[in-house]
Amino acid sequence: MQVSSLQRYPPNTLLISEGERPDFLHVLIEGCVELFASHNGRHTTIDIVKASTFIFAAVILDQPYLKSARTLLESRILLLPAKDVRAIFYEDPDFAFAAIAEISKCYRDLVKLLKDQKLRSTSERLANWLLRNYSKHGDDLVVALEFEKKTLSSLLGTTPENLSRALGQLAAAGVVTSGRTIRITDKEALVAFASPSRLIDGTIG
Amino acid sequence: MQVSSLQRYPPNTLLISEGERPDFLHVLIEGCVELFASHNGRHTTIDIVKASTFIFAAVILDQPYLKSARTLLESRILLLPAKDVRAIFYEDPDFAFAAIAEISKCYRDLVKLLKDQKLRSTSERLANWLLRNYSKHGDDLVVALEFEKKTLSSLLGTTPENLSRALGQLAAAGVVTSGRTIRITDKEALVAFASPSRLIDGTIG
DNA sequence: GACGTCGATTGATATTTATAAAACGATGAA
DNA sequence: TTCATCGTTTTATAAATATCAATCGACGTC
Repeated sequence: MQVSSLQRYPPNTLLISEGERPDFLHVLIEGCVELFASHNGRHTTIDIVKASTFIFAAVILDQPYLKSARTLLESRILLLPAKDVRAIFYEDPDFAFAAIAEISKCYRDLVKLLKDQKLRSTSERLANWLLRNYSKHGDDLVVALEFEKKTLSSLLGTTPENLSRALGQLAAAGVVTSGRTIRITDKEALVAFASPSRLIDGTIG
Repeated sequence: MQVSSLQRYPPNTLLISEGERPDFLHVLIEGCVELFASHNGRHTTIDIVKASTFIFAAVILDQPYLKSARTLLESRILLLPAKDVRAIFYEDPDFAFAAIAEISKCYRDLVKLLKDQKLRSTSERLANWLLRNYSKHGDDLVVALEFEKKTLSSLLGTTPENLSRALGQLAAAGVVTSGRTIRITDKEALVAFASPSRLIDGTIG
């Protein structure tokens, strides 16, 4: 693809607005992007992605975006002209198969988000999110937030105030919060509280 | 596809259980199917479909179903062996393109469901659902429920009790309920209350 | 026609979640 | 350093939603 371009964006850059027609397929090479939507003065974060395509379906169908997108961190993004993506999709079976695998994965991730939202309380969503996002620092299990708590609260489908309170609740399960660093001191207890499920929290595969 | 088969199922037949491996792609020819999920004793309806494939993504990726499925009405369903679907997908570019269009559409419908869930209150979801599902009977706009209100309440992400109360609220906007027949007597008022959006309620296209 | 069943509704109450306002705390500028 | 800003937390209160129990009403059976 000759006319594709690799762009670098600072944090908090609006990349896409819902309702627009897709001109490019965005491939996030490095960084972090929030997908969100607004309606009637309300706002919600749909997903936060770190390395993947986003809003592939709108490009394939040549339909208006249903979500907006903004960078949360400085990000490098490959822009592929939507027209070319659709053309190559027709010509190259390998690309077609890769595309459908990617969209199918996105679909399944979205089913999981909807199940998470409809089947769990706020603090359960938070507990499971922590279990999906911690990393090991020596013996410690730590979640180092790369974005504002406000954004996390919107992703979890609640408010910053309630996120604070939920973190307070989880202290009873050994979750210690200080600023953007959240420490899981008793994974067993947190798992017992969260009861994660492969069919909601599992990564594909 | 020689080994495909067209089956007829009575209402309330479990077709698929979440967690199972997909053996077949299901194509709903006629009838009505509920897609739902359970977790920790809770239950939620993800979607209700009338004529389409369902759970295509699991078949393509050969991954466990994330949703269960049951018939709500007597239904005719075409069963295509999952293996064959994947094989044909590789061989036939037209099929591949149809498949990706189908999954992309499903993806977008799911984004709309998630936005509906996160950006609206229960009575707003109900109002918009009515506006998406009524049909004209002479001068009247009528929603004739084909399934239990319990199922609708689960689809809307609430309880039967709260669905009752929400229908009560909407009486102020001219919504008249009697049994499974819901009449919209003042569409303007209902639209004003619901504020539907193309980016949440729109059918594709 | 009387009875039993089951879904739907209603009323009372509890829980969860949101909102509004104030206080806190880190950060950056003057 | 001092001040202002902004995200976060806390407190208080309100609204939305869920739960529990009881009742209603349609339907089918005996």
